Amino acid sequence: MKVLIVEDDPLHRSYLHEAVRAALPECDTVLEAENGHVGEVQARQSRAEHVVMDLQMSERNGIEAARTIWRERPDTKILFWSNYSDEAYVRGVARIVPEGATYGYVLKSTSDERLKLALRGVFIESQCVIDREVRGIQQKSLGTAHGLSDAEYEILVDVALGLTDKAIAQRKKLSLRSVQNRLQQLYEKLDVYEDPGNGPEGWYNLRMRAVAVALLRKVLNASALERGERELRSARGN
Amino acid sequence: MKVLIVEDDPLHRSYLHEAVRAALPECDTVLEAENGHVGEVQARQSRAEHVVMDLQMSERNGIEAARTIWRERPDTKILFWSNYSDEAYVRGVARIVPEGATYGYVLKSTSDERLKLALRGVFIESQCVIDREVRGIQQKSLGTAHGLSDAEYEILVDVALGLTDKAIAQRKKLSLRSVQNRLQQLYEKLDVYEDPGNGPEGWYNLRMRAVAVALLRKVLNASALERGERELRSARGN
DNA sequence: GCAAAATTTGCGGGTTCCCGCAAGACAAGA
DNA sequence: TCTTGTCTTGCGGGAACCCGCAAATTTTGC
Repeated sequence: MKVLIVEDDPLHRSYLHEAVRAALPECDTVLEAENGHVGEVQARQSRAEHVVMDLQMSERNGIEAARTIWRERPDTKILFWSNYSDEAYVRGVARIVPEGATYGYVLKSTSDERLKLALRGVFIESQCVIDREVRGIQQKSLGTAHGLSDAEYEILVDVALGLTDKAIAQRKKLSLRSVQNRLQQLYEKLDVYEDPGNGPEGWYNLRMRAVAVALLRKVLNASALERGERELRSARGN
Repeated sequence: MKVLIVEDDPLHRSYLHEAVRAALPECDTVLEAENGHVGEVQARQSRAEHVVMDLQMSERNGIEAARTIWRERPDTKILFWSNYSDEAYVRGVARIVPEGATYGYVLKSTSDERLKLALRGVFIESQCVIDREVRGIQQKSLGTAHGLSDAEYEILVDVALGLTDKAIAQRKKLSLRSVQNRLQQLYEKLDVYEDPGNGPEGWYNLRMRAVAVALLRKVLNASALERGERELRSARGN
């Protein structure tokens, strides 16, 4: 049994190495990669079926890497190991998990014990192991309360990339008005209309404010933006 | 001699502890704090004059913590130790360094050797030690080429928070037109006018696009936004 | 299969944004 | 003092945004 570790921080990498050794005696080789690119190559060459993946690496982040790995071998078992549980990451992971794949998502702040349980759970027992806190975010992002639907989220990303309503309409094959409707839903869900009276009358540019709020709430983050930008550029052959 | 370590990752914290012990034999006590809040309190209580500070912690990030520490004791020597050299961080640090204070900024990716040199340089020799790469960002952000002036940067933050032109004008005590002028400068410096022909004619909402580009280039980041938001809310007594 | 609910679309208008043009304001230098 | 350059401000207009209203369409639930 082979395990591939993709993680850019050397300290964390060796810590993980140790944890894998301890938790999985049946594992005979442990490979390491220091960023997403190398990770993809390693996974391809070694045919490793078990991967521990950091999100948020420079070069190429974990979500991108996981996607290409899963595209090539959808039965690969991946345990995501991240510092943060930003909604943007959780959503990003959820959106690339292939049908029926087994994966896990644990935070770096969890105990040794839990990490080892997760390793065994995902790699040996083929369970999906999701950290409590991450699970919380997942739920919340589904709860209609202030959770965004996929449609709304997509619009949000397009707006955040700086596209005009017209451009979005074209991209999404919708009418201008529909895009604006979606935007209005967004504005409501993101509470953009707050106006704490005082000062400059709380005048907000709704479009910008929505994105700002999303960023502050971690519904969006830099890596989601980068993904969007890349898709945008490739979508128009560039 | 006392050294205070403020860092939320346990692995990095113990690594730092080790490094301090090794590099500074004259140091008799090493204190640790796991986030900015605790760091501030510790600094106040222990009267430590030497601090190693992570940026990007949950709870309260390093820049905030450093600012309050320096506000209370401007002669404190602080070595920033960060994963990233985002322009937003570099700018954030630069903007809070008191007149004549000694500080350092090294990346987590630098070698043990360099870290130890930096520790000695800042704490013992009272030199300012700035990592090569960080220095590069500093320079670039000054170079008039595509570096933003402070005025432009401020406007950028305001826009990114979602304020309207009018609100910004009021806040900055400028006329509407002046704000818009500054915005136009921003648009040029950030290359917002690119339009790779194909697709939906590359239609951008300039205001949003400028922010998107700034985020992608790390001129802005989430923590800069949070700072802005906090200032905004406090500015109008809220 | 049909009615209720949710989405999509068009229209119209009020507001904000983006920006060219040109007239003051202010500082530096000949 | 006069010139030159940079910065600010006002005016005006075209484009984009925000959104209420209502008809057309699709989806959902029974």
